[in-house]
Amino acid sequence: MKLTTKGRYGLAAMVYLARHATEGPISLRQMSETGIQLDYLEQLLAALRRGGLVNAIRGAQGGYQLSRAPAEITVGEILGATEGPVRFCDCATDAAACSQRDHCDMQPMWHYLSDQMNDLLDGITLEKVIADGQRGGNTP
Amino acid sequence: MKLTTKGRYGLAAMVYLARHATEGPISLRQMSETGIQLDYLEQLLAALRRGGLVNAIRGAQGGYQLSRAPAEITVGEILGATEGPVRFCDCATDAAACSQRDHCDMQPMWHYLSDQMNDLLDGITLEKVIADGQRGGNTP
DNA sequence: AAGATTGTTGACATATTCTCTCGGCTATGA
DNA sequence: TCATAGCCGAGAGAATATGTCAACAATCTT
Repeated sequence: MKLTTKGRYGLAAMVYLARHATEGPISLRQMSETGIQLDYLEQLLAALRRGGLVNAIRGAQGGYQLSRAPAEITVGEILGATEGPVRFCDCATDAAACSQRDHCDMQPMWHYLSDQMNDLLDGITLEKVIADGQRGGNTP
Repeated sequence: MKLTTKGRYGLAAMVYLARHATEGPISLRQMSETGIQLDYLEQLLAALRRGGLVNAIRGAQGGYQLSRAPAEITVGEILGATEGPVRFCDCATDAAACSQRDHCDMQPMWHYLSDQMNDLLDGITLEKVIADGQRGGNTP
């Protein structure tokens, strides 16, 4: 029950893009100053682009930009794009995937938990992450 | 962002124990009728015992029983015992673990998310899982 | 037009973690 | 005393995560 680096670095990259939003396209090379390997950033940004969260500009002086305002991008979207759909088990969204073993008294609960989880993640915007990060606390 | 089989099977085992609570100690052999391998159940139940969620009775006619009523055992405790503490990243509970890379504007958010998550999981009792499972829906 | 810059893609290597499996041990009841 | 059960640690094989790399395509600058 821990995120992978893909999710964490992906979110870190989005925070970086938001903070440098006024500087035009940000290249992977520049983003790598965060400490994330350049070659790995390639994969992360490709996933974020496929998720429609960033726009890519190719060629010299190119780079990446957020496709929407930070207030319109949620943590749930970012994690979804980088880690795949957030769910506790396959039963939650696909009852057919429910193996004999799980005996699925639990299916309704998995479904409920996944819903609550997604509501939670979709309730946090990139803008809020940054605001709370700067203040060092969380707004209620 | 998916549970491992340890968490899912562990919960399934707890549901099984709750359903057979009146039959005295339940052996691993009997539990294996759920389809979970006997040798794997050993590990799962050992973890649940260390977490204080089940009592073991050794020797012939021995087996396992819930240590408390199903209404007093939460999904959060079960997943905590089998999967380890539920947290999104180490930053959430241990600020020192926060690497340079994460740049931790995100630390307050991880902390907030972990708290919400744990509240959610601790709000669901084993009793409720079973009740909803039988009814085929979730009580609100 | 040429060359430098930057994103795009797919394949691969290594490390880590998961998912069991096994063997030997200890405790208890018949 | 023996059969039944739990207890423990080690380890095998598979799957997944975490990068690395190389060749390619698009765009800008000169």
